[in-house]
Amino acid sequence: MKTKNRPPRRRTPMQDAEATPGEQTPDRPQSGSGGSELTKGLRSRTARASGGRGEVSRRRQGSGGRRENSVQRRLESNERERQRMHKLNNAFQALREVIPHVRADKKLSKIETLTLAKNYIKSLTATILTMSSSRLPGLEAPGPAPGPKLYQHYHHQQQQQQQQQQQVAGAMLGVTEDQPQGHLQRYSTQIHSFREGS
DNA sequence: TAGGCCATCTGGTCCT
DNA sequence: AGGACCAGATGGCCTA
Repeated sequence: MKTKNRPPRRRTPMQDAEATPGEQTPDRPQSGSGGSELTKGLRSRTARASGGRGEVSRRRQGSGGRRENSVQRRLESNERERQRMHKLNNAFQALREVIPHVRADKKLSKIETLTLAKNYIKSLTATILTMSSSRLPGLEAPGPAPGPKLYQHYHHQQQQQQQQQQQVAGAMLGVTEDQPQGHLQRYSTQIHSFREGS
């Protein structure tokens, strides 16, 4: 429902520190992203528990060299984490580009991307099964084409899913899970619901 | 302005 | 031991 054409994020205090190692930026206002203001009142559970890199841990640190080493390792860890998240986001973007959806003008959120992808895969699988079964009237009869194997695999998974759904609730997905039309209908409905911003 | 989404930092845990 | 992964916390940006 949102357009995410955001400008690049400002450099965080930690990124500044990374660019100029050893240089402190104490006067920087709280401009960066969340986690960098460790000395502020409420911190994350872990930071609250340990003091993070705030005054307490600083006092606990021994020599300055050890502290610098620790800070350096943390900066390197942050950078790796950033790269990891960037790769994850690239994968999300690649996924967005192969999922057909209606809102071409607006970027799908991550949860929308995953949900649509799941249902798109389901609908494609169901379509393949429909096509292969029309060529092979006896679904149970094994054939040279991958269709029946795929069907058996798919059907087995569907049975397991149905059992789980019945155990949990089963109400939301209905009882026509095996029918391709059900998948396609649900996928189409979902696309339109996303378009309407629900 | 509230709420959704996101990027980033961070410490803990798992894995190689 | 070090890197990858994870989840919580936080603040910024955007839209309704």
